[in-house]
Amino acid sequence: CPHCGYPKARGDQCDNCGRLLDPVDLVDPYSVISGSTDLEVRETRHLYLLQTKLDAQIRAWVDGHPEWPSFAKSIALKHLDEGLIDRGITRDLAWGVPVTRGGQPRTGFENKVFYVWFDAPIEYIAATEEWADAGGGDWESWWRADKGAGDVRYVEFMGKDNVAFHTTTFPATILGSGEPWKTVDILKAFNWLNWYGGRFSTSQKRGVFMDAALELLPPDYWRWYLTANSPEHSDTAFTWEQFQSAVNRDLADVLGNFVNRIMKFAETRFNGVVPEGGEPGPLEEKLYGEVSARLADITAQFEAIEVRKTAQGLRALWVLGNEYLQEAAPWTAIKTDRARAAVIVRTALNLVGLCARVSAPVIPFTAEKMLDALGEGYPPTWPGLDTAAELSRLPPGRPIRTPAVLFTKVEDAQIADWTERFGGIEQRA
RNA sequence: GGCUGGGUAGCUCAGAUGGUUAGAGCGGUGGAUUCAUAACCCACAGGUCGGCGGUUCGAUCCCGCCCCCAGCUACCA
Repeated sequence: CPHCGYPKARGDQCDNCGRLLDPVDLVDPYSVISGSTDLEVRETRHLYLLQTKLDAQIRAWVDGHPEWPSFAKSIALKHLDEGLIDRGITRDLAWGVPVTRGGQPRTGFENKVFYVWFDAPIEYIAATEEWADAGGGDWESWWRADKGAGDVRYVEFMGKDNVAFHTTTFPATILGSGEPWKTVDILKAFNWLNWYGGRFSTSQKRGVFMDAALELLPPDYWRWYLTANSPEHSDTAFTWEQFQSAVNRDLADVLGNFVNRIMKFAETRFNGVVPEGGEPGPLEEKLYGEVSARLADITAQFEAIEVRKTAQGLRALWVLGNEYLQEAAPWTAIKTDRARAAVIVRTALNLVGLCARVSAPVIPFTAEKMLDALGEGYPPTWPGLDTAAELSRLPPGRPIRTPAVLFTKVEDAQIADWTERFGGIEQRA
């Protein structure tokens, strides 16, 4: 490094002092591959995306989206404020999308490929076309403002490191085309989920990755944990202990137990059918009010894409189920007033269905099991505003059956095993 | 160095255009209950809201400076 003398400085940046470098600035350059110091500087041609010419246009486009979550917007403005620079969109790599023109290799670029962040977003459009071709749909109605895309709501989700590519690079590509492409409406950016305070790393085998995770536990366990602990406003550390807590407390104890306790009760005391008879009383009226409030909150959080708050809202709804049973105590009522117990069980069973319907976006596989147990189809519809009606949907007399335990608890021994296998505290960075 | 985000209960995080007792979940403690995956339900404990200074009748929230953490800094994708 010409600045700090670090012997392993790379051609683009020094990992020691952090300064940006030009390869020709290196003091004693050598090949990382062969170690050779017999180097020559060659000229080469690259294609560039002339973002500088689109600066004002991109800024106007960003300013035209006041509804973007602030995190994504601040990153976009940061790049604009610092001033966009033209970005090279070709690479000298063996792997990638070849540079072509009119379907033929482009002269002078035969050995080059496109930079991934130039071609990958374009594939969003191409993928839609493939999807439409497969199903007989019309891809242009999703992407072309002049061909019906005016009513499309386009949402992007990504980690913070990719925001720049979606707020400047890709917009420069499609705005620069001068064609009426649909651009993103809501850009939801996330911070990073870290592994015990350090970064996940495939090369260093730090962390659990998708393939391994799904061998350990079903998708819903992970979906719930990642939703409830989403790194929405700052980086968040994954720990096995927290994962265990999210699964055992939230899923098994609160939701799973609620479903299990009422369905088993219905099975043993009401012959496995939705009970008939009785009229809702004050406790049910109170429940309707509480459920309505929760549903309003959950709906609002989903629409605002507030991921953590959505999970909190769902959990609060599940808790209502347990609270209601605790207070209504059908196991006591049935000793003296079977009609009263019937109302409670019927209401609680409907609440199971309601929980499934609104939880489906987060835990779809479990939601399907819950609805199936109630004889309801999947996918479900979103509940309406008449909560009393929503909690009286199931026809009395319909057979139901208790599903197998919805969530198995994660045991301490498993946590110990997984910590060993995937690294944990002892590998803290 | 510059820029962006963050620093709030033991842990993971909310929150307030500045205004009586700052919240949730987990963990902890106590109670109630027995339909249920020894689960659920109730209650309690607990924090000079990173530090110093300023503005204000009043600041954890606004302003300034400083400290700490993370990321980005354009050829890692």
